[in-house]
Amino acid sequence: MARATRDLVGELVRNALELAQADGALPPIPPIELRIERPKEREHGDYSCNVALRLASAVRMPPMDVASAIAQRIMRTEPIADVDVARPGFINVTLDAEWQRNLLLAVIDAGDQWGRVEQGAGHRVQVEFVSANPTGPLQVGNGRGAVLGDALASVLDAAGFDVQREYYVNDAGAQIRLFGRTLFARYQQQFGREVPLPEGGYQGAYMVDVARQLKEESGDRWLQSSEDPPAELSERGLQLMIEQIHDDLALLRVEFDHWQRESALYDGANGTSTYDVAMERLRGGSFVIEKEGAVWFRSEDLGEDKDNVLIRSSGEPTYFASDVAYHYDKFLTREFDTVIDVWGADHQGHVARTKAAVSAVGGDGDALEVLLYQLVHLRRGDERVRMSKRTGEIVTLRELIEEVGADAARFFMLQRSADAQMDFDLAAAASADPRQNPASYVKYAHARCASVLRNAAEAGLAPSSDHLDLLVEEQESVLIGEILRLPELVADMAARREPHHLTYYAQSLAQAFTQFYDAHRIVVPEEPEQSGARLTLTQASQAALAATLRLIGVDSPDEM
RNA sequence: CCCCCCGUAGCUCAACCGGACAGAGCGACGGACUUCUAAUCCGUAGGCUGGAGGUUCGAGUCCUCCCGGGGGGACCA
Repeated sequence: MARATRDLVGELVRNALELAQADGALPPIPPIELRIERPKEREHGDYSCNVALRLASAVRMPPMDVASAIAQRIMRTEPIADVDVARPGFINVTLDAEWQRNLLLAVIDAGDQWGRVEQGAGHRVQVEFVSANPTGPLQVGNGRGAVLGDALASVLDAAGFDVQREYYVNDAGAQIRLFGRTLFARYQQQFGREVPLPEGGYQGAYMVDVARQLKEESGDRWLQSSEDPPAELSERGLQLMIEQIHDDLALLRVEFDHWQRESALYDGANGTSTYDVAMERLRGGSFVIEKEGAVWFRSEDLGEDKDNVLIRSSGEPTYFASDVAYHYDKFLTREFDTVIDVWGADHQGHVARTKAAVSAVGGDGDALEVLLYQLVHLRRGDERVRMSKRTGEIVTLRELIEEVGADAARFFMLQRSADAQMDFDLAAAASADPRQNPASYVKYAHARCASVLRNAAEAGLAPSSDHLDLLVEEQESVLIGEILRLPELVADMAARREPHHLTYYAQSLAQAFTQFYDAHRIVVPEEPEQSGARLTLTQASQAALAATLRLIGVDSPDEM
């Protein structure tokens, strides 16, 4: 669908507003942004507009009069059947029921692609998410970023944006050297040597597993190495960690278009690497100052609280410096129109300086958006689950997925807005009972659609669009309304970067179908015309459910 | 001391960049199965939206202050 119904309504209201000014019913006024909303109460129509209330003081007229002047001039054509003016000054629009019913065929045509809009056409967006250090397995918290970023990317894609999903691999710097040295120690231990872990080394048992795997792959080839760590061993260990991260994410059904290595920013002859070019940009723009033996980014000049170190007095670049180079690469080299970085809330302090850096290297700081998500706490029923390795409780993302499954993990992770802390209830998520687990409830509704359609086929009944006018029951029109509002929901979620609405929509859509199913019999051989219409509605429901579940990243089973 | 997020029903959370009567799920209580999946549905109870001011025709939403919870404020990432 190229245009959401709401946009069609908005255009007709705008035309009416302009007409009212043209014929003198309203005084000339500067252009105003029209917002068409969906009223909570059904008796207020399908859409409402508050433009009259917002204009009233500017045009010095009572809001009800303004509303009437506009409402009278709204053309009663295609999507609009009726227009009312209500109490304070709302303009309420009722859609043409037949027009809505006919849209069900477009829904069925679209299938699980229903809901697509074109608002983002021609706009290139990168969503970078997870990007956890490859020095250890993904934790539960990374799962939230993974689900959030992936669902946001799906929503943006559905809204017509050209989206790239990216994982930034921090494979350079001090923590990687420490990773290599830890691994080397574990590797030597595999051969019975008593080698201590380096100071502050990675304690996790996974390092032992990686060391064992290296021994199995390559035997003792690095045992006599004089390097600490041997470069090959370090790189191979890193590869294995990245593969593990990749596999964990695949379990969650998260796939990236591009894995960007931090080390690649330093590739190239002297002065030609991305890093060198970006730093040269900063210097050229006088954004750099040397003091106390280090090189600093003059963030203070850009409104920051303090300057930030780019190059330590040791000569080694900071994480921030490679981040500057990385964002230079995103905006100036790869030329994304918008970049959305999904970060944990503990990185909140980096937002302002990174935006400042984007501007400083010649990009638009506002084109970098950072989506911060708050912490995840686990609980199992009423019991808090401590995420500590010592207690042997669940810690890693993989353990979480193994306990509750990818569907529940994704649905639950997406159920809260990013800026709210989350209590993740393992007991509820692990339950297959739809009363505990909304993901099951929605999947069940989809399976039920499939089941009804199977039964109909056996009974010799098929969906038909010949008598859609028979869809007049309350539950039927509510369900139609739910199905048809997905495109504008996609548009809103994309614009606001808020994919969590998907889970609420999914539940309300599933509920609308289930209520319809409960109240009316769909397959009635004695009533082929009505059955045909209801089967069409069932088919459209199935398509809308599948489309929604696809965006959330949850399976749409045909039976349960 | 400064910055960011949160505070909404017993619990976990929504509320469409200020809108009409603050909504779901779970939990509690009470109903509905000779018919397409009862893995369901219907009903009841439950709220001064942490507090106090302010802006507005209108505030859970915006502003100020306070209280409470969480997260930041390194030549760590």
